Amino acid sequence: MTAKATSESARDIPEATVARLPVYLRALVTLSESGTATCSSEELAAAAGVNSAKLRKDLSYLGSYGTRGVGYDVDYLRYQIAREIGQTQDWPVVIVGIGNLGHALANYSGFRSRGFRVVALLDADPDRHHEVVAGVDVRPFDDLEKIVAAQGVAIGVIATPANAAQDVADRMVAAGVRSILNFAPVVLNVPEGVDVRKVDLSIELQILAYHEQRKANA
Amino acid sequence: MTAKATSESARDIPEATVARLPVYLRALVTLSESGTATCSSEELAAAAGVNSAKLRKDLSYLGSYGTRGVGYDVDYLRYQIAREIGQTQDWPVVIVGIGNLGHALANYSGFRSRGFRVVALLDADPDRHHEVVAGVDVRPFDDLEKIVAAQGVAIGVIATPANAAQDVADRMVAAGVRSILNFAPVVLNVPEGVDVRKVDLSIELQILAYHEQRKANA
DNA sequence: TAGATTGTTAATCGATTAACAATC
DNA sequence: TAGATTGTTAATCGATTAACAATC
Repeated sequence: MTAKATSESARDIPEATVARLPVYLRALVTLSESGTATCSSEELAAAAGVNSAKLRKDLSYLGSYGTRGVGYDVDYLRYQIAREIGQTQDWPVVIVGIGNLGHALANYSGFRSRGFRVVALLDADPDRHHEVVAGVDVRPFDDLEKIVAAQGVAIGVIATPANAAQDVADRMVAAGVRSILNFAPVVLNVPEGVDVRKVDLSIELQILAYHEQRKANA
Repeated sequence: MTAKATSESARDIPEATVARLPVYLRALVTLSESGTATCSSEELAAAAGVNSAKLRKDLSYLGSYGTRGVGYDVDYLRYQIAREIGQTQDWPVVIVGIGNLGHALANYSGFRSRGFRVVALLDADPDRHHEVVAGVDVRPFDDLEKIVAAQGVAIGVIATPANAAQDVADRMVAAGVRSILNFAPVVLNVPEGVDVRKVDLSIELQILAYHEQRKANA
């Protein structure tokens, strides 16, 4: 039997939409905290920085959670999106590479509040071991496999220098990590089925500089 | 006279291409440092993590910098891309918000090597003033206008908490900053002509978690 | 019922890709 | 000349947007 064409859970949500769902969720949390019970697609779109047609189209992939003539119930929609993107679950995460950036990530409060739990900080440098960052011990990189297995870690964060990143990724994948957030400025090679997302701070600045240069030359 | 339809410098490069040029440039730098003089589109594409058709299409927006039957001269192409995205220039940058993330950004070596020069670190908290981070004094946020004017700052980085970010952006724009890299988890409102790019660490993790959840349910 | 707003359709736009003529 | 590889075309794919029928 080959792969089923469409399984029950396989409502396919476009990548562009997936990337916006966390933005909508954050806007809904803000609205909820400010006491707003109901909002229109126009209002939510404004809070999320998109146009309302795009918002409604995106939400339509999840289902019909609004009421025509009325709008969306803020808390209900918030829950539906949170469930869809897995934010109702607990996600154990390891961070490898505890330099400046690793420190900042370990201390970042936005992770915990979204269901991400930093279960370990690893670094290859023995001088950093047993340092405590954000209440978590820094441990040897060689503990990786043990920790991934013991804690059921599915997501790894790489904040090492570029030259270490591929090795770290290989070890993570071998240990069973299937999703990697990579801050090192290299292209990682991983087997099919492993997801990598990359954040490159200087690339973002370079894109701004390109447009800036064009403005100056206009 | 209304705006000229096509000015000499207005060869329009698609956004998706602009976002990849820094990736190609980084791959070329690596090739150059490893002593490679020439490369094919196939080789460069592999190093950059894209397919070769996309690479050639992207490069075609810049001009014809390759040789049929031969490939690309690594250093020549490197220079052409660097020039196109403004990396041959010096870009003075201010960072506002010197918490954990601000520290990491101030210390990030990838900025300097790409022409970005951190000319000031600003924070509203007086306790942080005169602290020295990465060789630069932390100064009061109120010095912003003075510094932007004196140093010709065109790019600002916001690494403050969410609730301060819009105010910081408003002040930056008023002071003449036209490009903003925003790490605060809010949607910034800025006037037309001002560019904002956003990096949201927890959103990237949430996108991974969404796919992870799907793998688990497959 | 009249007004408001969703969810969906269809048109448009932009990005990707394969294929190949041009040309070194 | 024969082989290699670019630069470009055209087809395909996916994302955005405007418009509006459905419906509260």
